[in-house]
Amino acid sequence: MDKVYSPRAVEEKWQKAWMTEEFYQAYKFKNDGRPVFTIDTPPPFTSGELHMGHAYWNVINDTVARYKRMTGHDVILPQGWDCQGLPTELKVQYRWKISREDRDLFRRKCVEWTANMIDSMKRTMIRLGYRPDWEQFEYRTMDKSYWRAVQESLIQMHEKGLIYRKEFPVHWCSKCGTALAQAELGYIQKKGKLYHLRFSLGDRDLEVATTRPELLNACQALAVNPGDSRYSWAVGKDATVPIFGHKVKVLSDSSVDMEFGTGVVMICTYGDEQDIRWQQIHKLPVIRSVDEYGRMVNAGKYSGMKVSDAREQISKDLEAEGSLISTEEFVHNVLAHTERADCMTPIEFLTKDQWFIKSMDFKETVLREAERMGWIPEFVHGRLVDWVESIEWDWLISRQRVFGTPIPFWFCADCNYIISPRREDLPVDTSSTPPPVERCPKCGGGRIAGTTDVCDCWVDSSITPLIVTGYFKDRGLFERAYPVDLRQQGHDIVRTWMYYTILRCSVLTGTGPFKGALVNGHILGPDGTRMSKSKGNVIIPEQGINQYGSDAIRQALFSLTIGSDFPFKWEPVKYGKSFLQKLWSSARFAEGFFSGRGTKISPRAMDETDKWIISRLKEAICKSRDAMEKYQFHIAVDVLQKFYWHEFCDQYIEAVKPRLYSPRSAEDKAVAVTVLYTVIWNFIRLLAPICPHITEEIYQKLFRDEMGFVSIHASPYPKAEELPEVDGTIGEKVISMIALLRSRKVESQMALSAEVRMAVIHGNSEELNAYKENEWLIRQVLHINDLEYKIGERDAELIR
RNA sequence: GGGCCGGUCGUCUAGUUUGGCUAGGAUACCGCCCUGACACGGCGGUGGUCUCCGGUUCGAGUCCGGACCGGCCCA
Repeated sequence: MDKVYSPRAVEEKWQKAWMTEEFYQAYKFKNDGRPVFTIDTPPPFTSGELHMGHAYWNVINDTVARYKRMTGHDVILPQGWDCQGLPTELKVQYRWKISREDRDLFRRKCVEWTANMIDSMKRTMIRLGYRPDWEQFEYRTMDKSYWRAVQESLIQMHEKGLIYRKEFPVHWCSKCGTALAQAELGYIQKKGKLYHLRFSLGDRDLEVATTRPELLNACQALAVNPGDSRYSWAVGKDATVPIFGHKVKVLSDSSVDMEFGTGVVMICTYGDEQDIRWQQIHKLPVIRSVDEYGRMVNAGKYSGMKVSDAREQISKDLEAEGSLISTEEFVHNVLAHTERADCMTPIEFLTKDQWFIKSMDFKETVLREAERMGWIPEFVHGRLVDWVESIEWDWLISRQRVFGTPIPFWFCADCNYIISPRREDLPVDTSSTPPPVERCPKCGGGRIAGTTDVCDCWVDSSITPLIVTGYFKDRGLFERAYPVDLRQQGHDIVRTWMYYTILRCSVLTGTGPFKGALVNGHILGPDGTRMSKSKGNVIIPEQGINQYGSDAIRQALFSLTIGSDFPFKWEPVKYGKSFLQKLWSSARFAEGFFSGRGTKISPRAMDETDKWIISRLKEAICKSRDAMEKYQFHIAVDVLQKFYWHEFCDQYIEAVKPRLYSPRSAEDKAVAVTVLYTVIWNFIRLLAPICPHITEEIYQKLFRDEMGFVSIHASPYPKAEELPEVDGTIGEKVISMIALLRSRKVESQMALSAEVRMAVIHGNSEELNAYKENEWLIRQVLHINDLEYKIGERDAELIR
């Protein structure tokens, strides 16, 4: 073995080997009757760059899977790719200047681009030591087979009466030209103006504050709070809308905020979600004022202008007319297209035909299934509950885009009746495929239309537990593997991936998809803020893999508590690297003595320090197992590092040297070697799920011949019961006295190997007995010629 | 405005569920040591009273109440 451990060469060697048929046996899901353990792993969006956050997910999944395999499970570790979505379309549009109108060509380019992105991301995943069952469980949401599954799932939902098409005010992004789901929206702070307008009620005027005067044409009412005495006189009267001149009623509504602006609000169809509620409650007419491209319509001379220009112009005209009382600068929160896109465009409400899944009916179902799951950390459950309770509309699943799974239905243009494709025709694109019927089965009409709409990306990804358990193709497997044991994901997508998956899988199968969820935090940039390209604080794993090795990165990623965010720092990675070197050096030291070894040690032949290290090893095994079962990786890493470095290397190896270099007896040396062998053999298996490469290397070099497993990852995780019953208390006293004497030597500026004429050690009678029985060892380790004992407080002094 | 999470040596962090030995580590820093696995090492040291205030208790980082600060989610 080389003196210095070089992760790069070793890691690459094993990564390659693990992909071969021989080693695949250790990673393959065999469906051979052992208990199945299934992990629903997050399919990353195929942006092409695998950052440290992705690496974190991969490492968690990989470590859980390796641990579960070593504890006797038949593990399904899938890895998917979330391919379809706006960012890719925007890239393709920009890079190749291809119009979305040419749908086939556009789609082909998206697929081509995405395939390249996957290659590059997969390479990094493999370099992290991640080893999912690529052969059986890799999926890409853009593949025809995946489309078939998504479409099948939608047809099944339709058969349960859960899909409908309806004209509805939808959140619309005018820049991206598509409707959006609630989950794709967020609030951004925007500077704007608050315009105070004068509405005439004949003899008196009302002052109304609004941020959107350009919507005046769609103004359908004014409203005041019933408790607002300032305006009780106005309720029920007609007001004249400035510029446009139409008359609207002054309504009374308790949800009007008396504190905001003047306390009078103008209701337009539609400025915001509150307008939609008011429109429905007060049954107001609907006037459309903005089109798909963000331009004004039904607005007289303003028609055709961009919204922002119209706002400018109308405010000038209001001023000229004398209806503008004042304007004030104003910072407000604007609903915008914030998720999964850099778009940030404020959204408008448009009335359009859209496809929906009836999700409002299943709030109770989702809450019930979420209740039955185990959540790590607990509080994430509460976050899902809050989200479910706050949902107000059904799930809008259609997108007016190209790179997505086609909505697999036709509809009757006369009565909106929905027509499903034949199963054997899946996947279908109803915009180019003729319908299976000529006339509407409901109204008999002959106008059957397909759609160019595609599915929201969450429609794709919300069936991953069904995909990986074979719901669509292998019912036998499905019965055994569903619900999946563990869903691992980030806390930012609880309201999307988690919610939609529980909803869809529960409705389709009648049972919630997860036994447990492990919800992790974010890996932040070193500055503690979210990684983003524009801030230049993105950390990619490749930066450190060559220098420190992925085993070091893996240790560092596990130093955080699951669920909390974590600014990425290189220091813990460096520490991880040092630990690898320590492990390497100790194995190299031990290797020299490993001839004619045996694995069975008898407690009777053991030295007291042997018993001590074996008892410490047993405790490390118990703690590590316990931590791994609870997914407390940071505890497992901590326990293992401390045991190996500070107990085994610092104490035991130092104390065992005389027994190896100048043994009292051949038998005692053999026992010492066996203990070294046992500790290292057990320890590398404890560490294997976390640091798969170095442990494999040491296994293959030192243990493979005797143990016979093809890989350390095919060996069983250690059990404390397999080691002899020992009492380490005397050994602990001896070890701690040796440590004390060593520090006394350092204090007197003596080299550890320097000869000491005499040492006097103090202790109670029990301690002194322990020291006396092990006098040979103490003297040899510290090169002390003579030892004297004194009753007293535990202490030691050197006499030169 | 509502909800959640958190605030422990310069920095990161364990301990808080089930109050109790001198608050444990790591890193950085300083000093000594190249000792026959390892200088990517060994030994030792400086450094915190646990955000603040009040309460319960023989005893609180740990429980209760309040305030302040930070982060996230939602409106």
